[in-house]
Amino acid sequence: MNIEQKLTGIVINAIQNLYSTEVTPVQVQFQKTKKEFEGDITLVVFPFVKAARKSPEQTGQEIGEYLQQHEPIIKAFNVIKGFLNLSISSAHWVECLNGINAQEAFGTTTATETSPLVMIEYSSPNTNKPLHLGHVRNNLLGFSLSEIMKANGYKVVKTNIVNDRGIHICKSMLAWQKFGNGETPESTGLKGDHLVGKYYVVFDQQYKAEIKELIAQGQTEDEAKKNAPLMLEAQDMLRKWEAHDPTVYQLWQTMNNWVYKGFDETYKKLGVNFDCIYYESETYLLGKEKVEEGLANGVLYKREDGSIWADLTADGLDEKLLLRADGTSVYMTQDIGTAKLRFDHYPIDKMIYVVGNEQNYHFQVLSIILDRLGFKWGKDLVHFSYGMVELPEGKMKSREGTVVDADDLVDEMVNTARETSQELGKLDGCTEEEAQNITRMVGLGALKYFILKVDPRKNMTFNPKESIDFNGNTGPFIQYTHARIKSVLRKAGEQGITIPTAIDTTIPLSEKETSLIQHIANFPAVVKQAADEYSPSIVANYVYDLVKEYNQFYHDFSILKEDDEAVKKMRLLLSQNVARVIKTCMSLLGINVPERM
RNA sequence: GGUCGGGUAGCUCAGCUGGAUAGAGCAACAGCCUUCUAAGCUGUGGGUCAUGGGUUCGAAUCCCAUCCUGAUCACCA
Repeated sequence: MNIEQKLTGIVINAIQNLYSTEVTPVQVQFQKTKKEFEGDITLVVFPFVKAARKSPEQTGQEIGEYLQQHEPIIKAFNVIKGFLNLSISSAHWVECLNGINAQEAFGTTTATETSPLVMIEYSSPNTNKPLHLGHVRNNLLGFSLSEIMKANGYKVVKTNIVNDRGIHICKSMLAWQKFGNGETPESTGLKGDHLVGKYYVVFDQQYKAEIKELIAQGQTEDEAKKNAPLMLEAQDMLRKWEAHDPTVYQLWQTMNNWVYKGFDETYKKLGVNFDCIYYESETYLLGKEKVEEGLANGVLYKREDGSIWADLTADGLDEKLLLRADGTSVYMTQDIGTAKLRFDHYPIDKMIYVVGNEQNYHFQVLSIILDRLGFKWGKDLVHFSYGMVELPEGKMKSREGTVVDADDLVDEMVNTARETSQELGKLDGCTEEEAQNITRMVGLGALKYFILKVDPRKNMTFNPKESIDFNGNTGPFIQYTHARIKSVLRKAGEQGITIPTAIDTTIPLSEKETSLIQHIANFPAVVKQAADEYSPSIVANYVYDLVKEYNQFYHDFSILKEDDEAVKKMRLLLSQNVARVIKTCMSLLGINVPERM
């Protein structure tokens, strides 16, 4: 039980005894005391003023007196306007620290046999181009969210649906076939996904040239787009693929395998992974069955032309096509098929789709349809919707090649980290292997933190040249603080100091120390909130505040040079636990922290 | 036009389940390394919290209207 819960009960009693009024825990609001005022924790008195029929100051005074009489850990209080500031005894905070230290996995819960299973879909790339900055946000959010759900005691299955078929895939295949001269990743030295992406751009260029030509010949733009020979060929190729034409199918397999190899490298570089991967080519036909089942149940209806629809007007939405008149499926049908396959494989209690906010409507519809088709988690499926990443020049467009490539970005980050580290002399005395480890951690840490600290819902701008900093509210700053603490702990070890598992409650604490303990004591609530609100940024902002506070403490107080042995050990124990919380927070964000940097 | 987001310092962002004088970082300027890692710490300047109204003891936060901005409203995925 934390201090706020403990005090809430006493406040309820106080109001009951003093003013004979029942209050609910919701009315009892605590906040951390502002630094300008004396105290650790503050009760907002206003909600009780009416019942007291007294001024806020007087009410606060009376409640304060009652609390002090009935709760020994309150050593003093003061009232300013309607705020009752309570000073809590050092002994309580020391006990609190001891309690935290005793917990093996402080702040996190481990899943058990009976824990609910949540499946999280993220990444969802197309196999016609390499991953870019937008995918990076997706991957980082998906991975972090998975870690956060795990920390809250869920069983988590990370999944990826690869969009490996369709007209857009055929475009890069066709362009390669016509203009590729047999190039391969081996012959060009290009990563497979980059090679394929190159031909996706080639297709677009050639296609545009054809359109221009046809318009010059007198066709309208719409006609030209439809009649361009390349487009007709691509459509023909898609038909052949669906008919399993051996040549096309083999080309498809070859090129997709190049891409997968490239993706694997990128995922590895980003430090994300999946427990199971689904391919659209395997699921896109499966939705049909479920749709027909829905038709038989009367949940869906058939039009005269034979197409099948869902009527969502009762939910305030439109009607939605699920099967074309010729029996072929659409995007929604595929998602139904994928859902069915997944549900066959796993006992899913909760499904989270990490997909950009441009698909809000799609998921609103999917949720209703899955629910009607009998998926028990359909209604409550979570579309973890995040905003776009924009460049200073505006939006990124794959076809036009104006994207920030994921591989380039990571490489650039790591290189910058290397340069900065060298300038600061941080790598002196490191082996090359250590140096690589550190710069990789720092470069990636900077990138990941930069992206994850922003509220996922918001669009964000990313300036490749200026966005990444290593000072201030950044990943490296947090990593640095961790490394600093570890350095102190190492030195303590070298001096033969053992850090106790618990310290004496009679040790006096400074304001900064109580504040730090209060801060880390709040960590479990942050972990829970991050899951409730699906927001890694909550963890990021929390750990930043903690680190900022620790650095002030580090600056103002000596640890190893402290004369009083007991105080020294208390500070070591405190530092050790701060480091632990930092490390856990960062791991929830998918960021590693170095022992030294 | 309908629906759903977003609008807070020059820039990037916190704060939004109503609480004290709206916070950080970057950028600018001024300090702090013979003392545990200066990727740090301290200070200065910088705000009509888009606008107008409402609810309230109290509004950046809740409600209404307006403006700006993004997404979406395909027999594309």
